[in-house]
Parts: sequence; C-alpha cells; structure tokens
Amino acid sequence: MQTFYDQPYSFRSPVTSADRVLVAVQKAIVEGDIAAGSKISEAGLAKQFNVSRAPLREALARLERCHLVERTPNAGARVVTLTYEGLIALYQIREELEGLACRLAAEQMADDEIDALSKLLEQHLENQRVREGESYYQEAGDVDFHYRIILASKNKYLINMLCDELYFLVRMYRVQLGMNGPRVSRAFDEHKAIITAIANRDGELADLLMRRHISASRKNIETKLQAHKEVS
Amino acid sequence: MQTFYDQPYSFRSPVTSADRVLVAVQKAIVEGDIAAGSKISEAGLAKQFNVSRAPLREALARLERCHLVERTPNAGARVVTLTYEGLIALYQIREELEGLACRLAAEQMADDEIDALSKLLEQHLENQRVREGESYYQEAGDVDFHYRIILASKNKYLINMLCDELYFLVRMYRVQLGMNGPRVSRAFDEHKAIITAIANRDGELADLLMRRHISASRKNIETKLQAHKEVS
DNA sequence: CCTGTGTAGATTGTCGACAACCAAGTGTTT
DNA sequence: AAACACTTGGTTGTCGACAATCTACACAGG
Repeated sequence: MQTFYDQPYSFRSPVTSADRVLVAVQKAIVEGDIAAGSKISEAGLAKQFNVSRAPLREALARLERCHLVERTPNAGARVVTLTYEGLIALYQIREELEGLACRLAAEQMADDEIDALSKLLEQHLENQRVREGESYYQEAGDVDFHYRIILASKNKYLINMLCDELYFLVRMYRVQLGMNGPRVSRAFDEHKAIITAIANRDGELADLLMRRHISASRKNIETKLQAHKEVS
Repeated sequence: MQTFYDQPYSFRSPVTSADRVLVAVQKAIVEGDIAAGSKISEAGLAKQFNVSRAPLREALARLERCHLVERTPNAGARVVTLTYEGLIALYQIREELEGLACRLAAEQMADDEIDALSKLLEQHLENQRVREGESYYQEAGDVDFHYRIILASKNKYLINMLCDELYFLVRMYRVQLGMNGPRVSRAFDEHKAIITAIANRDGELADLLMRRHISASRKNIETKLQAHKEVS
C-alpha cells in the first residue's frame, strides 16, 4: 500500500499550522531573511507568524532535522552558519548518496520515466536560452533533475535524507553565496551525460558522472565562499 | 569552538524530560516491548511515563527522525514495521556512508587513535572468548567499533546520519530478528582487516572492506528475516 | 584590578484545557 | 440490500499560563 505520506515532506502540502510556519521559516532562513548565525526567539517568531509557541517549536524541531538550525537544551535555537568545513562535509555526503541514487535509478527507472526526464532536460535548456542569466530558473531546473533521479531510486531513506534533510542546506549555500555563474551550460551537458548513462542501464557510469557533477558544483561554490570570506 | 553539543544525540546525557522519555521509548521500540507496527497513543504513553503530552510529542518527533515511528498529520504515530525492502534500503545507505566514513577515517585519524581502536578490538576478542554466545556483548563490541570509525570521519552530517538517524533502526532489525549467530569471529577478522587498512592510510581499501563487511552483515540478517516471514 | 557570588530579567520546558479533526457506527433513503 | 449522510466518541493540534533554567549585570571580597 503506497500512501500519500510516503512522499518526502518537501512535496506534501502543509496541512497544520506548524507546517505553514515551517515552510515560511525554512524559506526565510534559506534566503537569508533570517540571518545565518542569528539566535531564534521562540516568542518572537511565534508572534510574527500569529501562532502559539507549540506549533513553532514543532517547526523548530523539523528545522533542526534539516540542519538549518541548531538547538541546545535550555538555551534555544540558532540559525546555522555557513562555513568551508560544513560545505565540504555536506558535499562529501551528497557525492556518495546521489551517486547511489543514480546507480539505483539506472536499475529501477521505467523506460518512459527516462524519456520524460530527457524531455524535461531539453525543456529546461529552452527556458534557459530565453531567460539567460536568471539564476532562479537554473536552480529550479537543476533541482528538478536531481529530485527526479533521487525519487527514482525508490529507496525511502535515501529520498528522505536528500530531499528533506540535506536539500535545504544545499540551497542555502547556493542562494546566500549567489550562484549564478557560467556553469549553466556545462551543468546541462553533465545532466545529459548522466541521463544517457541511465538510459543505457549503466549504473556504474551514472554513479561516476553524478559524483563528478557534484564535485564540480562544490568547487564552484568553494571559490565563491573563499571570496565571501575575504571580504568579511 | 567545539562544544559538547556537536556530539551525536546518542552520546548526550538526557537533560530534559523529553530526553528521558525519548531514550525510554526508543529502547522499548528497538527491543520490541512496543510492538512493531502498533499505533502509538500520545495520551497513553504520556501517562505511562508521567509526563504531559508536550514532551512526549517532542520525543515522537525525534523518533520519527530516526525512522522508528511514522507520523501522519491528524492521524497520529505508528511504530515502523520491519520489511525486506526496508532492510535492503537501509543497508544500501549504510554501505555508502560507512564506506565513506572509513575513507575519511583513514585520512583523519591520529596514530594513537588507531592504536587505541586496535587495542579495543583485542579487548573485545578477550571478552568474547569469556562470554561465548552472549550476543549482547558481540553487539556492543560491533557497535563500538563502527561508532569509533564514524566519529573519526569528523564529518558532522555523516555522524548525525549514522549515529542518530540510522543506528537505532539497524539495532531494531538485529535485536528483533535475534542476531546471535556464528558471525562473531568472522566479524572480528573483518574489523581487524579494516583497522589495518586504516593504519596503512589506505582509505580506498578500508572503504571496500567496510562495504563488504556490511554487505555480509546484511546477508546474515536477510536469511533471518526470510525465516521470520515463513513462520508468521 | 580581577574573581566569584547573587540577584533580576528573560527564555525555554512543561502542564492542563480547549478546539479542530478523523474514524466508526447508526439510521435513513433509494 | 447497498449507498449515503449524520452523529458520537476519541484522537490530535493549538493555546495560554506556570515552573525551571540560563544569561547578564551589579556588587562584594580578595
């Protein structure tokens, strides 16, 4: 029996008020409206969102789960800070897990699913040509692609870890360090190579290509972070 | 600044009453005192542990985090059920992540740390000889060994995922399917080979050996689960 | 001047009660 | 008899208030 709630949390529509607060605060943190490293006041945020502290604390618990805040007993919650070590650690995990996702996807994806993903990729390229330079669309496209492959792995723990626990932190690094560089077209080629490997049912190659793709993406952010450090 | 709270949750001493309830319920689920698949009544459990529903719900949120319960909005929490697919999915992740942990440990561990782990291993062997057949000590020893290597990776996301989120579920499978077979001595040899590779700073080999070690462990449980299914 | 202690203020953790929601069983209609 | 709407009981989600804890600042002692 496959229920709706086997989906990753990110895909569920918010039903409870804790859910609504969660997505709102999540967005605020990722986009830097709530500054990285700043302390979170439960009472303050609760008032800001017109809810009591109970649903807000529930939201905080889930934010801790996706590594956007860190809580210490009796001392409250604090937004995470973006560091070089953190970025490396995060991408080390991503390489392993998304590589695995590719390998599993190569075994599990149905042919029409692969076709659909190929078409999606072409469509992203079209959009990209039209909206040259707008990083948002690049990001959305990239996210879509990775999401699809992760979901295709059919491994629920893998899906949960990547889509719910790590995804928002990855986005936070990318958004706050302003990822809109010239990596767009290269990323497209890399995506294309990966999907080709999957279509050939070559899980091993798809794994390798995805690791390289993520590694390249990490190096891209790394230089930004270095620059970011030098000014601050 | 390395604070106490960078440690995995599993190592922190419970300070709040939500913490105490968490470890108690965690243990109860892992050991089957709360049956797999059974529904959890918030009011019931709260009364049982003499706390209000607030800290109990906090505990439930963390239990969901380590995949011991599944919650659906407005419908409550359920203890997970142990399935073949779940076991495979779980061990697929473990192979990747603990493999990575080994590779990182081979790079990061100090020489004296490696020595200490070697000695710990010998000590476990001694204990094992004395207490032949008692699975608890085997489990504790195995856990110790894996824990140490994971911590040695120095990757906080990796540590969190393995020690906090997956560890209890792994234990649940092992405990409830009664892992006390003749794998003890072979596991010891495998551990020894891994630590040797790490001592030689051969991360690649340590990675490979750990993957095999976990794969062997999975196959061991797999047969038990098969047998378990046939009787039920 | 530094160290340690104590108090005041604010913040977090916990409680009991209420509101919103879901599931099951009853009765009604076709 | 089957399908549908309603009602009832129980469960979860949310609220406001209280208790426990930590932080910061002032002050006394060395």
